[in-house]
Amino acid sequence: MDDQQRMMHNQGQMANTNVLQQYGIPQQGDDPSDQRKQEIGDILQQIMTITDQSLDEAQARCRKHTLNCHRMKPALFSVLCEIKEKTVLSIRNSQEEEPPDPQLMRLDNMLIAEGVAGPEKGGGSSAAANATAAASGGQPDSAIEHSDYRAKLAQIRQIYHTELDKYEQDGSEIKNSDYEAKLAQIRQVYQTEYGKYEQACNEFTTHVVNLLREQSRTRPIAPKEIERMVGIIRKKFAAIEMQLKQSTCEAVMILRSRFLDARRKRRNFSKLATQVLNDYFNSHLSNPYPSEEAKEELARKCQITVSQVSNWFGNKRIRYKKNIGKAQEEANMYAAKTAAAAAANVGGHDGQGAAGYNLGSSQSGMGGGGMYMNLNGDNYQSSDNSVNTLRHVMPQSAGYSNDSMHNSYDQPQVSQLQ
DNA sequence: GAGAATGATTATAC
DNA sequence: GTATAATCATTCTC
Repeated sequence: MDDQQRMMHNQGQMANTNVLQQYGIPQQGDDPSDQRKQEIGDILQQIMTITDQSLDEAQARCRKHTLNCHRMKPALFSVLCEIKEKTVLSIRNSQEEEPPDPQLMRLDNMLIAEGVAGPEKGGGSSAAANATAAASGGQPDSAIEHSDYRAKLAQIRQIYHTELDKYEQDGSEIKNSDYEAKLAQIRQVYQTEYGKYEQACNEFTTHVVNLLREQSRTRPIAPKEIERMVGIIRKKFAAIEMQLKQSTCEAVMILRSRFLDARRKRRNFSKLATQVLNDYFNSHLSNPYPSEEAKEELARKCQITVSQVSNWFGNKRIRYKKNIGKAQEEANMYAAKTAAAAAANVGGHDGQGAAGYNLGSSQSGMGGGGMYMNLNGDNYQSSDNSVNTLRHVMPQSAGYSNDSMHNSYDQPQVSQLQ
């Protein structure tokens, strides 16, 4: 006990002494006779007896009234409260100042980061403060009824497991919009439950405080003790808050992991979708960069997302270009080989070295109508100038000089893909 | 089961 | 923000 507390304690004792004198209650030193000590002991014993007695409502009311009106009551309660403070409460006081729970802080941070909880909705330390301030727990020695909350938390888990299983069974992907929707659902459930939690805390705290105030008329309860009780309730409810937040975090984590897994999972587009995309690509070979509107239209036709259309065109362009390069490389190798053979057999051939390596030029026998092998191995009927350009490029590149190849690529239609 | 095809992701450049 | 190039992971084909 420090000096200040000691001083207050002494002052309290002096005040009590005055009060006892005022009410004519015998005190130690006043009259040290054993008989008076015995009287005080008797009074205390009576109070204890009243506490132990089971009374019906009428009796209780009557006795409470009697006790409340007793002239010695305020002084006696004051002394008893002081004794309680000195014994029980002082021991517990040292345990009350605790730092914020780091685990709760971590959960708060995650919920804020995921957009489930905001600062206004119980995020961070303010959330803990709100929760604890609003705490309204059960009676100290009776277990707080967690079952409702546990049932709710189990419900949250159940909802998300069910939904996610549904996705798995359908074999469908969790798309961005689905992810957002699910996250919003988590947010809504969390906020609803948190609101209920806060309300329950407030109601229960108010109830307990009122109860203790009422009881303080019939038994010595100091304001400090009521505060301490609120603190105990606060701790009990903090456990519920922790469970709620943990479950929400768990749901978010599961959703995230499933979402990322789903994104990783590749599923081939339908044949129709591939056909539509290929048609567009081949018919816009001179400029295979669909506008946003065109992408949306293609996405709608193919029943895929716009970003999938973008991916598809990105892949298509790069692979188309790569394939052209590969064909050119093979053609060059073949041309070199043929040229070498021609040199060995002077006068044996007409010098049309690459004629055998037919890439669909007009000389290949595919005719002016324009059949050429596209990158998927599909035969594509084209009327586009760019295709003619490509048809032109291939035999030339299969020709004999890099210059001729480059000249062909310099044509505007194809340069888009370089 | 191996290799090719294909959709998605990531790093980088503009 | 978009395109490219490289790469990963899955699906398809033989």
